[in-house]
Amino acid sequence: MDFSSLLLKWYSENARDLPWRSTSDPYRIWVSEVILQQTRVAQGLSYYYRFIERFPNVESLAKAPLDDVMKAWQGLGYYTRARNLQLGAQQVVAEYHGKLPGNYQELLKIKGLGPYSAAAIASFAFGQAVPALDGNVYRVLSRVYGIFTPINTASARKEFFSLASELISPKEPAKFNQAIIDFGAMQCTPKSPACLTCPFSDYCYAYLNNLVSRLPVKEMKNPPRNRYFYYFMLRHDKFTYIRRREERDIWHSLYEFPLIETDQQLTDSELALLIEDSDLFKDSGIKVLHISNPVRHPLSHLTIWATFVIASITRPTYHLKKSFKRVLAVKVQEEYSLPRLIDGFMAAEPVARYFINPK
DNA sequence: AAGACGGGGTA
DNA sequence: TACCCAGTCTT
Repeated sequence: MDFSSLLLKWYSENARDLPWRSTSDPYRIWVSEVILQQTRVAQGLSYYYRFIERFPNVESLAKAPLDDVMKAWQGLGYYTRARNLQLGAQQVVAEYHGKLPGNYQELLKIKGLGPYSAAAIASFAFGQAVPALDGNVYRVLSRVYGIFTPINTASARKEFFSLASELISPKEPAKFNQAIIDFGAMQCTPKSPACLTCPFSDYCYAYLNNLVSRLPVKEMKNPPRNRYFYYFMLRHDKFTYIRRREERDIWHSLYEFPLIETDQQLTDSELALLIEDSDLFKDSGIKVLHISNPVRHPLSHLTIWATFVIASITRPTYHLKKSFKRVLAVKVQEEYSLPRLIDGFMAAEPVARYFINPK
C-alpha cells in the first residue's frame, strides 16, 4: 500500500477525538489552529473551550475589549497570537462580511495565519487539497523518506511542501492532513517513537537505517540570553500600581508591576541605591518590606531573573501617576492578565499573599 | 535568513 | 537540563 493509504488506515483506527474536529464552523477551526501554534493539544484544550464560550463567533471577538481577549489568553504564551486573532476577526468583519474566506491564498492574508494555519483551515473547513506542514509533518516525512535538509530553513519548506503535495489524498485532503499530524504526535514522536508497531516500518528510511534518533535535522539556535527584572509591588493603602506592556518586547498587552531592568544581578546595597536614585520613587516615602530571592524564569529565547520587591509608599510620585494604573491590590490577579512569572509568584509566595491581603 | 516571541511536557 | 510542541512576524 502507498503512503496515503497506510496513513489513512492508521488514522481510521487511531484518530484523536478533538472538539474542533466535530464542528464545521470555520471560526472554531480558526481559533483552534491559532491556539495550537507551537502549543500541545493537551495545553491548548482548556483554552479552546473557554475562548469559544467567551467569544462564540467572529463578531463577538472583533468587538471585544483587548483586555478581555488577553485575559482569555493569559498563561498560553506567544501573546501576539491573541492580538492578531482579534485583528484578524476585525479584518474578516471589515473585508469579508464576517465570513472567513474559503481558500488558501485569501486565508494567508488574514492576520496571524501563515502557511501552516492557512492550509489547515483551507483543508479542514473548506476541503482544499493544500498540505499543512507543522512540526509533526516535517518529522514524519523526514524519517520515512530520509530527508536530511534542516527543517528550519526556507529550502526545506519548499522541499517538504512539494513532497506533501504529491502525497496528499485529493479526495480526502482534510483527513490526510489530520492523519499525518496525529501520526506524528502519537506514533512518530520526537523521542522514542513506536517503530515496532509502525505501519511504515517496511520502508521507513530512518527505521531501516537506524537513523530514527537523528531525524529530522534541525539547525542549532543560539543559547538564551539573561535579563534581570526588578518588580516593585507597591502598597499605598489598599492600592497598588500596574501598567500594560505596550513596547515591542515579551508579554505585549499583559500587565505588570513597575519594573526596573538591569544588565546584571544586583546586590542588596546596589538595589537600595537604585531605589534611591530612581525618579519612580523620588519623595514617595518608599519603605522596603521584603525582597524576594531571584526567580528564574526560562523562556525559549531568554532567561529572566526576577526579583520582587514588596514596599509601601506614603504618596505616589508624578511618574507613578503618569505611567501607571492605580488599582486595588486584591483585584490585580482576577482582573488583569498577567505573565506567568508574576501570577505564579503571587499565587505561590506567602509574602506576596501578604502583599495582596495584609492582616 | 535570522531573531523575537511563552509556557509546559517529557526523557 | 535539553528539546520540542497543529508557527508567525519583523527586520
